[in-house]
Amino acid sequence: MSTTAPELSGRLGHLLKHAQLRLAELNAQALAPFGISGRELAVLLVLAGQEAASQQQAAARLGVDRTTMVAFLDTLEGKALVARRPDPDDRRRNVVVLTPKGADTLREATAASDAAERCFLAPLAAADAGRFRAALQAVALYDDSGT
Amino acid sequence: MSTTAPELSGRLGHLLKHAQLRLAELNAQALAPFGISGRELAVLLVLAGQEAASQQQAAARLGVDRTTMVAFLDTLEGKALVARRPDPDDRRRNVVVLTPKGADTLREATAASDAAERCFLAPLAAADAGRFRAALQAVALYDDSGT
DNA sequence: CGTGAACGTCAGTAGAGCTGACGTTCTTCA
DNA sequence: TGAAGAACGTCAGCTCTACTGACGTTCACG
Repeated sequence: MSTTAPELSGRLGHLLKHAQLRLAELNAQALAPFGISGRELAVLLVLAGQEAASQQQAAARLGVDRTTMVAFLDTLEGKALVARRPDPDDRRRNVVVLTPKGADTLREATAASDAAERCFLAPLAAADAGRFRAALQAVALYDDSGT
Repeated sequence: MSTTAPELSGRLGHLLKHAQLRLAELNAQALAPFGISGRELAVLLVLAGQEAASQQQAAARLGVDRTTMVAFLDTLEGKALVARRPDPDDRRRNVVVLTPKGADTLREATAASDAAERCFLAPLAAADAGRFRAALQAVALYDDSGT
């Protein structure tokens, strides 16, 4: 034990950072054949979640800024995975939808990303992996408004 | 309810990202009174781990680049928390040590950061928190050389 | 209508970290 | 002894990610 200082390897911040790094790398490898990044997959996922989201709604669901969403959609539109259509009901808005190619890519890329997640969780037993996912969900989504 | 798409909130990457964001925020709040960031605390922790580390050794232990360590130490030296001394055995190296003030800050800041971690883990029962930490350690430190 | 807000867009900026080059110092081998 | 090569710390510059602020367009409310 203790190749690094014991104090450091016990810090949650350190562990979280390196866990994310490892998963990001696995994900990038898995997604490379589809020409998309993990963030772009997340955008596709959000757009597939329900019909006809505006850019701002999609940004809110993803938890990113609206200006960040512009760049994402520019890229995805360039790859013909999504399409922006003016909203007939409110012409300030763009309705963003998946193209057929986008839907195909989403399906296959999600499967690849699932495999990457399984690889990420490989050091854990199946039951532990489930508990880990649940715990992560609890701490990530917890709203501490009254700190 | 489901404010976000169910698909998205189940993605590990998304959960990991937001978990890290929340912990980083809690940590920043806890550390603010001491005038240091979470990363700077990590550097202090590494330096306290053993006597007389060179900058490069410290960088390797922290998992950052040597050039990044230069900037960290510049800042910490400016706060009089660490001191660089030329290594008498090898004058290419700087030996980096905590100052007394640095040691004090480390002790108090670590306690504050521990409190932030407890707050972060608040949505989990004590036993779950322990399992979560162990699982995180397993997946973060796992070496997948043969992907 | 006309004022104010919402939406999408763009330029500029900030933080974090890395790459590459440089001078200094040590090591090794002839 | 001396010369080539490596290690260390430093710095400038770059990349990546995401945000802030400002702008034009479009809607809503009086």
